[in-house]
Amino acid sequence: MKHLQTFYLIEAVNRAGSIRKAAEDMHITASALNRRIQRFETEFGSQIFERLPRGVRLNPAGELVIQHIRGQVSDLERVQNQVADLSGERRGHISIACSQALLPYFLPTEIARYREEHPGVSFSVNVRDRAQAEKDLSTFASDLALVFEPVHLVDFEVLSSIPQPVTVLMAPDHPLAEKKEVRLRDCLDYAHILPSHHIGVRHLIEVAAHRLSRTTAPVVETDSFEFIRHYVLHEKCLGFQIPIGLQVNPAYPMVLKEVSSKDIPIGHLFLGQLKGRTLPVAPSRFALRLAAILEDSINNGAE
Amino acid sequence: MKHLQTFYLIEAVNRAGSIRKAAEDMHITASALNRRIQRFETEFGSQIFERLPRGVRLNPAGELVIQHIRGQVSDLERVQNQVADLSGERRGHISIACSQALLPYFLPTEIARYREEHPGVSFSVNVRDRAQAEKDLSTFASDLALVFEPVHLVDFEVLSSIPQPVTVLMAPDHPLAEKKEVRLRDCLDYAHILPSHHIGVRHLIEVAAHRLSRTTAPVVETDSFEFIRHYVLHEKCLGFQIPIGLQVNPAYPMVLKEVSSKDIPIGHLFLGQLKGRTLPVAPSRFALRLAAILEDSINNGAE
DNA sequence: CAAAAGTGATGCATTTTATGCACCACTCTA
DNA sequence: TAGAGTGGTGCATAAAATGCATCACTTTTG
Repeated sequence: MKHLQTFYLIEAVNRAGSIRKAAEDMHITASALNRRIQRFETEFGSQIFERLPRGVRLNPAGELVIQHIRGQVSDLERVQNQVADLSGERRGHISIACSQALLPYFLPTEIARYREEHPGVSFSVNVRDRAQAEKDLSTFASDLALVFEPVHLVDFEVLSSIPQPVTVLMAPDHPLAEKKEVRLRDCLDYAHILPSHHIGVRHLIEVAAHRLSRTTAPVVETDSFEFIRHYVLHEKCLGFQIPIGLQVNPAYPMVLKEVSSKDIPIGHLFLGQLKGRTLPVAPSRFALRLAAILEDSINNGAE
Repeated sequence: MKHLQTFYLIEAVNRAGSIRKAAEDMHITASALNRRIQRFETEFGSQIFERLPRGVRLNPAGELVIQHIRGQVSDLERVQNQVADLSGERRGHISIACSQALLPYFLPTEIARYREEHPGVSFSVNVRDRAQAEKDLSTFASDLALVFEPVHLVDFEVLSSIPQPVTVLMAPDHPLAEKKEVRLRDCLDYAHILPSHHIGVRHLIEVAAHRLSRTTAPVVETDSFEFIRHYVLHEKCLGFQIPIGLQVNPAYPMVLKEVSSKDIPIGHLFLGQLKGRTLPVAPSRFALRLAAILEDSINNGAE
């Protein structure tokens, strides 16, 4: 949209860190860009960039302005989608920041199913940890976030949540595979592979281990859930994940067991959006649908 | 702000109902205005006005757009106030839609007190019934609303509420003035003056009277609380209001008594804003303060 | 210490964009 | 049927944005 041009330019300057670089990016001359910034600042009534020897940087006022810009752009898109929605076919784009656990089964299934009904809707799926996910929401880079146990953050508005007990996975011939109830202390006695520290499951395990006065000693530490799922089939060791990312594939038999909730409190997976934001039509409908599906999965025990 | 010019023009066209009239209002030619509208519609991807023989009118898409416009304008003002707030003195404007009951004592007192601390903040105070108040909020004509017992409306977000029992007022020599507990049936036996039907207090009284299989028979019906307050001093009759608008003035002695809550359920006064809206700094702070004052008044039993 | 390579700012000619005027086609109203 | 509305459009003109060349300044580099 044309009238937002100045705003796009301000964003470009912010990204580039210098007026000249931004001018190049946006295919105009530095002089024109410089003057637009100055004109805006005059009109707005306050500087929004501080001029440094090596370029420019947003000042606090500028931070507020850029936040406003992002909201404005996103809201205009929302209106456009809503208008498109008036005239029949649903169109739009849905951007999701999510935990790895959703990648193998849950999101592919649900997105495909949604797109069958609404082929005009496209998706972005980005893997983010809980802090990054919140940042994505607040910069309007994502419409929805689907993350495990966020330390409840200020700008995150929970739309739905489902319990996800930490689950241990192992090869069928692992000694623990026969046990009825799996306790954390047993797990720690065996070789185990753990996700990196910034991942929610790891955090829960560490806290629980500490309470038992035990320490973890992972044979492998990785930030890839996919790696964990495959590794337990090679070396006789235990992996930890949440159920929504797990499904037994007959070709690669694997045993899944929830770790007793006496040891590790049941974690939750959260579907959320930026607090206070009015989502465009498509993301809003998709979110409602996801919430319904998640809540069903609690009752039906399936996922 | 310059980049919003097209939006202001769209609003003007909507107000005027015709491009030519709006052009006159905005001091440009109809041709220029017409082209701006067309350009916007092209860029936006959809018509926003339907062309009628006698002018133009917003279509559904246009309604959405104008809602967006109002939000954007208001949000930009919010940002500007926030920036002004960064540099020290609080400035800004607070627009309040309120019930009549707040006019004589509560709002004058609180606004004056607030302005003592923040002389840069100006106010608009508009008398509105609960439906009008909600409309004011949703068109961004008011930042805050302070109304009695709204039928809970969709766009109204309650920030605070306090109980306000329906109170009967009378001259000191009225027979009921000596009674310990005032019942509704007693009130209806005497001459009484009532607010108009669209006023919350009247609604509560009517419902309660109907439950007693009684009917009201006001000697005077008025939409002015001020009139009621003065009238009971002239003719021996009963008036009904809520406590926040009442205060005994020694010069005009008057007796106030709550109607038994066995007869009329205790109503509530609500402080609210448009749901989902981020208020500018000044209204937001003032709202917090009002909420605190209202809640104090519950505990201290004052006003 | 000086040269080089950055940076943002500015005056001036040029291009692009928006506006105003005159007029058309059309629809209701008197 | 004439008149007074309406929105839409071609064309000349006015206004605004842009590009170019250049300045003043700071940091980096040799």
